[in-house]
Amino acid sequence: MAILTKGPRGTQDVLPGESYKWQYLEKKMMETVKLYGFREIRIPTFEHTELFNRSVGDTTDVVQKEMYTFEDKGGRSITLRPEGTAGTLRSAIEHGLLGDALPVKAAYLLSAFRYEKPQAGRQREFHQFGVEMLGSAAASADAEVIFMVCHLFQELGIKARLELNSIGCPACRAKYQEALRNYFSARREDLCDTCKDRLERNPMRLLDCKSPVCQEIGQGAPMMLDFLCEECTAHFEQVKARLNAMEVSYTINPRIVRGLDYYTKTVFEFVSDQIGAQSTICAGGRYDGLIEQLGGPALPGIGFAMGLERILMTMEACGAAFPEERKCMAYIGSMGEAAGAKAAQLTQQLRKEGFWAECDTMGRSVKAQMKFANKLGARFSVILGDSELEQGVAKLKRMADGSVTEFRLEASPQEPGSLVKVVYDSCLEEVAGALKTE
RNA sequence: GUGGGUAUAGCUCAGUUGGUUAGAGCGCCAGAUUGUGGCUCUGGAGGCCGUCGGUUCGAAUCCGACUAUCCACCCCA
Repeated sequence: MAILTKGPRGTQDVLPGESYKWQYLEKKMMETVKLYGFREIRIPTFEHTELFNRSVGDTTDVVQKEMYTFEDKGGRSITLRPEGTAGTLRSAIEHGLLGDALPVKAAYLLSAFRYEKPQAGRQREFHQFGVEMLGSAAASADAEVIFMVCHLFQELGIKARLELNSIGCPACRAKYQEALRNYFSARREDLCDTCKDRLERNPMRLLDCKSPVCQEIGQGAPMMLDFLCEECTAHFEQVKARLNAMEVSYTINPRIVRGLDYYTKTVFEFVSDQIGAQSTICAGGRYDGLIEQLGGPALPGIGFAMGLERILMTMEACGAAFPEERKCMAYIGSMGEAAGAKAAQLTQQLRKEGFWAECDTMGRSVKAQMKFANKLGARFSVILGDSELEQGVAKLKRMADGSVTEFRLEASPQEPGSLVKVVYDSCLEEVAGALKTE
């Protein structure tokens, strides 16, 4: 029973009373990145499982235990996307976008799926906004992408701190991982169980461990930044210099280790301290080997993703303003069948002009219709009855002050004295009134 | 996957040491002279007290399991 009336665990409904916030957010995001040349890409909800194994990484938690994977009726292994980068790159490669002038800039707004235990800021179906900038290896690309996030957050009224790190290229990272293994092996027995395991597979994750013992041991661990090769060091310095030049404030956090395998060099997180434990609201970085690894040309790339649910939570916590929803323009009430038909016709005239108009579809009394009009926040109302039909004239009432203006029922919308014209004039009056007191 | 909290009306919550027909506020519906909203007043609808089992003469109340939900770990956006 309850299975019919309750959504699956970790899913969320956005109800009619809330959706305007999402619409505002999504619009703002796409509009802002458009100023930087990013255009929307739309990709499938599911992909071949292998795509995520190869890009996100076989050893990651996301691939190992969080993916919604199933076999379709054709025997293919299919996975609901756990993130947006893999599908976006696959699409860019498949359709030869990388043969065009570089860089390729794509932005997406999508839902993603991860089988995790839900908590604040974490659900099984969640929504991401992200961008991918493909083809540039220059530090200026890193800086542009990061700056764009700052720009967007400013637009949205969000405060978050930026944390930055470099995890090097495969060459210098290998040396670093070796050094880490040596360091932690000395105290192997004191590490927590998961970290003992990590020691072999992905020693960098030990730095991320929250267990007090591991953290304490990690205090003296070698730092990636000390192992960066010449090229990676230079790149990181340039990124920082660019950010400084653009007056972006950030802190270097040598402990940022992304959980997805494809990252190289620059990695960053935007963190909010107002929304609980799941505090990363935007994360991204460079992935220079990934396109080639997926069968494309040897081109570098950089991108980020942000969780819409977390962004919304942060906005609410920051007291960010959402534009008010547009209210109903006019309610055309009626009593009796003939008047009801006329009301529907007038309502339709207003709608064709682009106004939200309503008439009775519930068979309510006039009083109840007025109450409903009030609830809708209708700016104007009309009541049609037999006498209005006989005289061919009705009154448009401005709900705010009760003032009325007559209009002719049979006038065509373009004619002076028609409902449409009278509504237009009344709006103009209001605007003029609001302006002249200044 | 691990831990802790919670589960009563559409929403937010009361509910005395177990004791008859389970309450409030908001919301919804209908009235307060005949065809006009907001404020006020009156009335009404709406609950298998998360599910199953146990203790008891008697359970919303005590116990257990399950489920859901929230928070945290983990992981990540």
